[in-house]
Amino acid sequence: MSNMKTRDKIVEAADQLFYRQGFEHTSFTDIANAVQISRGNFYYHFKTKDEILDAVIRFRLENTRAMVDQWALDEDTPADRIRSFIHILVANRAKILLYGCPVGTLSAELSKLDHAARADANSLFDLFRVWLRQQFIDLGRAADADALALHLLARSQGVATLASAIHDEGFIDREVAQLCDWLEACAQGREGDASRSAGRGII
Amino acid sequence: MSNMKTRDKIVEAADQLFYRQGFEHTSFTDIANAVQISRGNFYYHFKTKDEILDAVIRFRLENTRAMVDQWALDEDTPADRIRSFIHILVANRAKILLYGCPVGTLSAELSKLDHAARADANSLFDLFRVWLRQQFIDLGRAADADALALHLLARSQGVATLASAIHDEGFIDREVAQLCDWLEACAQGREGDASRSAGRGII
DNA sequence: GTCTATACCTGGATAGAC
DNA sequence: GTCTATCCAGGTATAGAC
Repeated sequence: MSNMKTRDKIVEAADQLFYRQGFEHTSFTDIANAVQISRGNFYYHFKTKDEILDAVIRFRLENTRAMVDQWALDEDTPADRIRSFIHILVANRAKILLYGCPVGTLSAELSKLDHAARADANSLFDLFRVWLRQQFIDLGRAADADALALHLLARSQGVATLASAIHDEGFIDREVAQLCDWLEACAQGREGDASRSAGRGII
Repeated sequence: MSNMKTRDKIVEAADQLFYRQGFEHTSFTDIANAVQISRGNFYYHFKTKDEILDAVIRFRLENTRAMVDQWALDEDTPADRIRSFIHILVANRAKILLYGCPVGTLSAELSKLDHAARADANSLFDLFRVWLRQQFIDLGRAADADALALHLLARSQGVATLASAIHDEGFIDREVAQLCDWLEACAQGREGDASRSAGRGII
């Protein structure tokens, strides 16, 4: 960690600070303090703040890619792989209560800033979308795989946002249990068209 | 509109700008331009930027209160009232695609800023939560009314966040249709405990 | 109530020594 | 590669004339 390249340390610190404080609210001073370097030293590694943002997004994309690849190795069935996705909410419960979902909050912030990197940030959603879609296809739901992937993404976003607002970890656990039930039912009922199938039930 | 009190014009302009650009990213210059007054004139009406934020939050609370009261007058059944809530997503589709949910995005931003008004912003969620809970009680679901209210709030949040990220209005319509189906099933199956009932189905 | 002028600070960014 | 010193734009906030 300490013999890590300074550039990498900047990216990791910025990654955390952008998540906890937001991109705009994080200053060079904040990052410099976290990494223990001077403000001036920054510009040897990055020419602008936006370049740091780009590096952070790439960093997150690589980590996410590595995470889903690992799930593919660890889990035998598509249902188990989707369950791994759902359980991000549990594994990161504490941070989600404090700062929400890193993907959703960055996307929302860059959107309001009308920032050029908005599209890059959204590619994190796309990575999950494409990966989840493939899992639902493997589950035998080719017809509505994309709708199911988006539905699950939206449900997760909603849980993270609301949990952070009401600050209730029991809520996360209850919603995760419901999502697992939903997945179970998904795996069972292999037939049924997209719009209906994702909508029915849950009562 | 033009003979409106300057103070009110400031609050309305700030309300819109905070929604579209975010609170921190909106400067006095931005608001002054929108209202067509000088920057200095501001401080006659509000002593700090935080005071404007407080006024905006109160403004939103009043509007929201008025909206749900109107639903109570317009709709005869609790199911129809809940449907009115769900249809916010459709009625505000265009803005949601661009800027997400005003409640959720403000809550998330103030949380990252660690702002004092965070709790006040979250009281908007609370207003909906309490109101929805009552509707579910009237629907005959007293046992799990609060869980159902939170579930619906989370689902709406998720739809708004994701729709804005992927910028797909068809997605909103599909998810709204699913939510209406879910509500239908809710109204039918009056028995069943909270954790299970909200989780099952949807396949 | 509204304006202009201005103080003060912080943020991003640059120059140049080491 | 890292530092200090510095510039400049823009932000909030104040003072005081009208």
